[in-house]
Amino acid sequence: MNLKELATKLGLSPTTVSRALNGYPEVNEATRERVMAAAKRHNYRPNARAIRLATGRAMAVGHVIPVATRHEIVNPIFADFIAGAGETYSRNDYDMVLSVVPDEDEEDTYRALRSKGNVDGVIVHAPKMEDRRIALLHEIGLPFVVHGRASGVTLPYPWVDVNNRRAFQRATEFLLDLGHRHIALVNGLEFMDFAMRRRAGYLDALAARGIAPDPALMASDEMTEVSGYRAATRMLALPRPPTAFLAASMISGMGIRRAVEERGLKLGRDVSVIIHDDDLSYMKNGEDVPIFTATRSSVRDAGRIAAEMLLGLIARPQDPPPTRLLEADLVIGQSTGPAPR
Amino acid sequence: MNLKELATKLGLSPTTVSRALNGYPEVNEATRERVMAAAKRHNYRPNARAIRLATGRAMAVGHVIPVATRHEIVNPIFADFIAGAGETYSRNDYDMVLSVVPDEDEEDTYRALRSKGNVDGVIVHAPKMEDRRIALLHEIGLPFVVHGRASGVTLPYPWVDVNNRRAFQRATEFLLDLGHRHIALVNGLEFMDFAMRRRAGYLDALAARGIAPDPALMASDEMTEVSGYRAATRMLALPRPPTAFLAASMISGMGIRRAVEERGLKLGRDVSVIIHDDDLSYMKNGEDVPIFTATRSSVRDAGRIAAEMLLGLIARPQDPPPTRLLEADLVIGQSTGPAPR
DNA sequence: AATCGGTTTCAAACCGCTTTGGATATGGCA
DNA sequence: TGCCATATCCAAAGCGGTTTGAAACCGATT
Repeated sequence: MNLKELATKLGLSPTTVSRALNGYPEVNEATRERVMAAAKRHNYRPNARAIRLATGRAMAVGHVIPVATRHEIVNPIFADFIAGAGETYSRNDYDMVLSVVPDEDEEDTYRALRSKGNVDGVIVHAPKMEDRRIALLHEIGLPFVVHGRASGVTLPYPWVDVNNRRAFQRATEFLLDLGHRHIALVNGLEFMDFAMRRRAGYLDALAARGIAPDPALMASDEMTEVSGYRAATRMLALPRPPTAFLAASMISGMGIRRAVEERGLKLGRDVSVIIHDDDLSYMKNGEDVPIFTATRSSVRDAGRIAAEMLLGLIARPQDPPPTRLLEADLVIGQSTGPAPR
Repeated sequence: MNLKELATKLGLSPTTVSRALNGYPEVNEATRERVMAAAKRHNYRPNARAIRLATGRAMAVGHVIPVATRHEIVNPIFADFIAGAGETYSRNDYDMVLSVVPDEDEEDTYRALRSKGNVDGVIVHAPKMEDRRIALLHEIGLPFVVHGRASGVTLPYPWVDVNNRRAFQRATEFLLDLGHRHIALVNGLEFMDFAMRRRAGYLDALAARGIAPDPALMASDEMTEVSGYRAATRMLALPRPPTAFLAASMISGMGIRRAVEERGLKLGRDVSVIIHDDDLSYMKNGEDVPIFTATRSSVRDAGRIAAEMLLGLIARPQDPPPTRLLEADLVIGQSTGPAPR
């Protein structure tokens, strides 16, 4: 059942039927109701492809998921971010189209999405410190929102981010207050913007107490269980091992825990660990009592917010670029305690 | 730059240009090259919306991601499955459109995707034992491939699945061979088809050795760290605690490990654990030596295979429904050993 | 009765491609 | 030379909606 057929069946022109269904004022209320009823009865749903061509809008937003070519790693926070964003899209009748591309093809993917008209805007994931994508999107005029920020970019652009620097600063201060002096940072890859910011927060806190950072206590790698384990194992074997760890994610935290327990040490007593908790639905940090003390910020909420921003931007492209800085909670769990001795 | 403009610039008709670009034979080779060159030079890319309307094909496949309303849990294997499938789509110039919907809206989502013509086919995720979606998709004539199977469905349908039953049977036998007699099963939700199959494999293996299953050693819940921890904690407190666990996922396995170590027991010596490892990119089961002994099957490969199947089905709808049963490897890691005493 | 403003409806153009059904040109062959 | 098959190109008609510009209708006004 298409528009023309429905119109014929009603003895009306397609024009009128279209207008009736789309709430235009220039149609008699009685007619509108008749049309609505018929549409429902015949289960008519306008063809999305036709609407898209006619209106010139894609009614879709793109998420380009870069897959690191070397490690083929998909960012684990991605599923929850998508879940948050997806809610917003459904509510607004937008489609979400995902492009999973090797990271070196990313630029071309944006260009293609733009010129082929597949989407009205995109979400930029996992920004690096120097991120060329932002300039590119500006240049080709495709509305976008960045999940995170790119320090190296000067021109204004829309973003949603967690205050990573503050979060890690507070976490470090918390450990310092507990008497820890050898605090390790098991960070994500430091060309990623969020990782650099966390590092800055950590260094700030140390500096404020006059503590010189120890390069041997700073690791940077993909946020996997194994790399957390490896970093912790190495550091715990040092002559002056750390008494506390800051971990980039729940998953690295678990690797650290494995290393700690493997040495016969006890978490929260011998060694303290604070993680950053993205509040992933499938990876909850405990329930009533958190497993790990953590800086927590829901990535799902971030997805929701980013999507809303983007739809707003698509509707009103002239608006100044919105930004939103989310503060992380510091939640106390079972993995921290006073420094031993 | 659109087709008409390009054609004018070349002094040709849109027809010829279109044909030249799409490799139709009825165009002079010299002309074709001229067109190709001009297209490249002007960076012409045909408008996807127009192609879709003209051809009547969506050039897109849908993934409907049901979000459990109660727990709001997104399946963690989802990201890697998508990554695998996405590769295939990109290569074939298909878009991947994701609908994240509360699971009670799922049926309507399929109906809408179909009648609005957003997609040419869908992947069905996380089938339950009795799954109405399969009959529905048959009825509305939307090509699909199921990731997993639905035991309750009699008519043939296309699927890709891991041999979950065999995997868990083998894992159980392996533990039995090591002398374990009290083997616990920390399963996923048992209305999910895969969970039921795993349970069947576990029970088969026990039965074959004449061991009566102990209901106290069988848990079924979402596959989270916490629920693994809770189940293991409870079971380890039993008068005759299990000496071995089968876990539904890497994540539940980590919860079990936490419970085990919290009791001062050592994994692989006091308690053995075998997990099912989906080979998630961000959750690798160790590297050279696996952390956990595991039944392993790459969900990313499954995504790749499912996507290929679906594209095949879209191209040749009359083909009999393809199916593919993947066998899981049993890989030996550090989490298993002979039964104590 | 003619005119008028407002309401309601419609025919047709358009979005940017594909595809059908010729038309034209070319060359080989009788 | 005339005819036909083949190669090459094109005009126009879709695809299924939206949107523009105009027509029809209405009761009210003059």
